[in-house]
Amino acid sequence: MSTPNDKKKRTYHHGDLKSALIISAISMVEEGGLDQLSLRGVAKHAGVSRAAPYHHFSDKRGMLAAVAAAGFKALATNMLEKAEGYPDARERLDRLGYGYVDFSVNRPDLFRLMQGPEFQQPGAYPDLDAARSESANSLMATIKACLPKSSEEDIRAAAGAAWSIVHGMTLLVIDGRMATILDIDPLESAALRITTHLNLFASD
Amino acid sequence: MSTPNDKKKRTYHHGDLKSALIISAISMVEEGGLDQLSLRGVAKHAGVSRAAPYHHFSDKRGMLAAVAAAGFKALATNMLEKAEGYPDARERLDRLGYGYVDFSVNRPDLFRLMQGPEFQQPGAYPDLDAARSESANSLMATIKACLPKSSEEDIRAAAGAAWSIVHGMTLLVIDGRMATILDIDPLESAALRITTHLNLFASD
DNA sequence: TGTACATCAGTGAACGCGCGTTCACTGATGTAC
DNA sequence: TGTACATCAGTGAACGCGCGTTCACTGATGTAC
Repeated sequence: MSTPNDKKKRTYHHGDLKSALIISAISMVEEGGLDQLSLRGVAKHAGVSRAAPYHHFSDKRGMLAAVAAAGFKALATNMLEKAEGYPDARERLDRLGYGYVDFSVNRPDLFRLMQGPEFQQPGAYPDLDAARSESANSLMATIKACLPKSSEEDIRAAAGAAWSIVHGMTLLVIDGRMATILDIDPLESAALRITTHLNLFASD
Repeated sequence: MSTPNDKKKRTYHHGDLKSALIISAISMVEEGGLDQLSLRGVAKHAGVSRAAPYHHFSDKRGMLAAVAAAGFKALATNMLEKAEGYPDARERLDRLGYGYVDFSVNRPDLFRLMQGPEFQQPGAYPDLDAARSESANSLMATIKACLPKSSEEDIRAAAGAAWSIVHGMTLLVIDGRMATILDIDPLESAALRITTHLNLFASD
């Protein structure tokens, strides 16, 4: 019936081990959290020796950066999906925000990896920088559409506020603290309820 | 002049090693970041053997929880200081927010420790829970003062939004990402500029 | 089409490291009488 | 006030662990002629 080497259909050369490692890392971080994520573990999960990843990444950090980049691409995709079909700029902004929160609540440990302080300085990982910009660009463009007559400076301040409220809400939800003051089920209503309190127009 | 044991004025029994360890941990996390913080290192920094901390904390996590609690107390203090002398509720709210950001920007690694996911579930460390509530209570009371006629539910939503915008701003600043879209020097103006965009009144 | 050879992408064993934690111990302190 | 003794809060050596990383190696693949 089944022979022992049935499961070893893989050839000696994997073919696309790099992608496989990233996928393994994502599924592992989502299972065990960031602290449990080791290069050895990822290699094992991908069915490969401890040393194999070094043919594709310079070191552990390099692999994590690639994982973070994949995460940012998925985040941008989710935001655009949630915003699809909402032409009104302000409505679209709130939907993008919901997409941001929704992604992170569903993949909190991946999100935390993406926010890791070691990946914040741009320049070290160009792919990561590019992936990160995707979501930021959607946000910025939509803010601009909301404030067609505002100065560049006011637009930047509004973007900072919008980003802050969504980013903060996200972290408070995934840390379980938002739930202590607000019903977050369904998340969609809760997210939109929060962004309702964002006033894009500076008032003072 | 100086004898070698001049530096060893300490008696065999330390007197208040628990506090000394917390203080050491805080200064170490602020120097080297959370990843570099080890129980052994803290003990060494406090001039005590590796095993000594176990007479005061159940394990490493227990010590970190005590550090986080100390951090939350300092956070609440800083918020109240910054808000002192601002009787107007809304103004006071914005000042509390500035106090929150200011604390975290000055002690980013301590703040990150305080936000650690392993300390989010209440119950495990009562002292930590209590310390954490201090700042939350200031915020909540001030929000209530801003919205004397609103329903409990609206107040909660407004609090969620206020907390979100301040928390998000904080993390974006300490991760260096806010600076990419906004001038954050001086921090006070930047913080107040952001909270200007918080609309406490639900609008729709 | 066949062969020699360079290169690529794996393997598996080993290295050294820092860490949390335990354990038997010992010096210092507090207390009962 | 003095003494015996329990308890407290240190010490230092050791344990085991998982980790990132390196290294010489080898099987598979691609290419020049």
